[in-house]
Amino acid sequence: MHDEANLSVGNVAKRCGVAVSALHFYEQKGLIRSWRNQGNQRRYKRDVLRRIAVIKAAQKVGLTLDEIVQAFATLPEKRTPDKQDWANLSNRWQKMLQQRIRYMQALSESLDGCIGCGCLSLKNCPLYNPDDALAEQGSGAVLIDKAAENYK
Amino acid sequence: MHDEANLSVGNVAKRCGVAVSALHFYEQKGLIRSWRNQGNQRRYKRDVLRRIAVIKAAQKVGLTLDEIVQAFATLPEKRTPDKQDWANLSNRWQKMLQQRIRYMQALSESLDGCIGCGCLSLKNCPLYNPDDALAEQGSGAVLIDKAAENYK
DNA sequence: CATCAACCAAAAGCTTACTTTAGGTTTAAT
DNA sequence: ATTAAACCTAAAGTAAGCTTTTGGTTGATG
Repeated sequence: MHDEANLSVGNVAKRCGVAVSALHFYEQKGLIRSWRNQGNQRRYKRDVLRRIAVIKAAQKVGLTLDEIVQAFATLPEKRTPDKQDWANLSNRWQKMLQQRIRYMQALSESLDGCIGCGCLSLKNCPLYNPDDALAEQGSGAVLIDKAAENYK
Repeated sequence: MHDEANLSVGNVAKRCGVAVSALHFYEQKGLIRSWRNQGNQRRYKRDVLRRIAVIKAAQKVGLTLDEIVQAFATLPEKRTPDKQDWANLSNRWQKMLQQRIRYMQALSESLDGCIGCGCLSLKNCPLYNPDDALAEQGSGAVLIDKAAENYK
């Protein structure tokens, strides 16, 4: 019954460590697909496992389900996504991920340099508006520099 | 009226770029404090500005309000937190932050190396259970190594 | 001193990402 | 053939983090 291209919802849930209800939910959202057997029960292809793994990884780095839906929209509809399809998606996410990492690093440094500082010029303080500080330059050093300015 | 130690809620909201309703909410949650004037309106000390900046920065790196409440619980109650108090809090957060950065980097590398791979051994795939993979070692290289194993 | 902006409290509403509940059907095992 | 586990749908519930609404009070300004 449970051959490799014919997974039941409970089976997928167990393999992926998610609840059956979550799979129903993902399907509603268009993140995964299934077909139905004679008795109206969901059946999945094996590639659903990778999709779910990717969903969970993406969530972990802060993407919303809607953003993931949009990313998945770039995958082919008619065939099972292959290595290259996934790699393309990965590449697009890499950039965002690298930005986020830089952002966190900048924030981390800024936190360290500024959290206890006496600067009262809120408009310039990177802690008070880290987005502005990061918007253009995108590097941690900038924040530190801006913070330094406040001590002038 | 709006002297430096006597800020109104609207004033604080404008300076911090948050809604008045958010300030009410933060107060309810115990994140900030105020006293009331004759007419029952909130008044804030200037240090509320830093508190709010810290709240927003912390949220940005993924802390929940409850976690922030807990961190704030380490600040002195009876006096306005000084440089050292904030620095202590910052130090505690630095570690978490560095961990998160490492985690994101690992995930980023793992995503790149694994997302399009053909590995079907889900139990070992770092994409499928990045927590396990990161749990002990905490370094990006580990994930990559684990991913490599799957290609064996 | 009138008026309008700012403020107040309490409760309901919203979004995200699910879970739980309720009542009924299918499947697998004995 | 029976029965328990697994499955189905639809709707309601949950938690976080706020916003909006309602209806009334206070405060700054001309």
